[in-house]
Amino acid sequence: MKAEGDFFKMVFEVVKLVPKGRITTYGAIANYLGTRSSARMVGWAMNKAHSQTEDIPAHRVVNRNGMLTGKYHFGNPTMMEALLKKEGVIVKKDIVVDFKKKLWDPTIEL
DNA sequence: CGTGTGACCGGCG
DNA sequence: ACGCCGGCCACAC
Repeated sequence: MKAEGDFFKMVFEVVKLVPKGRITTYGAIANYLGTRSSARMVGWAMNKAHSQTEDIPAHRVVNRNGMLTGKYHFGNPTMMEALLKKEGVIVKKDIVVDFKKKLWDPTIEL
């Protein structure tokens, strides 16, 4: 694994590694990073992702319910659903359909 | 150096 | 089944 200091960079790495049409959860990433109890840090890192110059597909990251919790952070709440839909992920009432099936867990996949 | 905050999660009432 | 509360860690002010 990498250095701990690059916690949030690592989050971006994982998020960027998420295959198109798949989604992951904050908890999964947190667990992968070893901070299982502190999934908030993952979400919080995503907040910082807005500042990053790299394009972080944060729309592929949802909470464990499969709900688009961070959609309000995209500028327009509709953007997140639109992006997901574009990638083949069906979103209904802010919830990802077949979320469990499309879930891409780094701890399992990697 | 101390305090606050956060796109969450899991457990308990 | 639903709602509330605490925990946990990193970063900004």
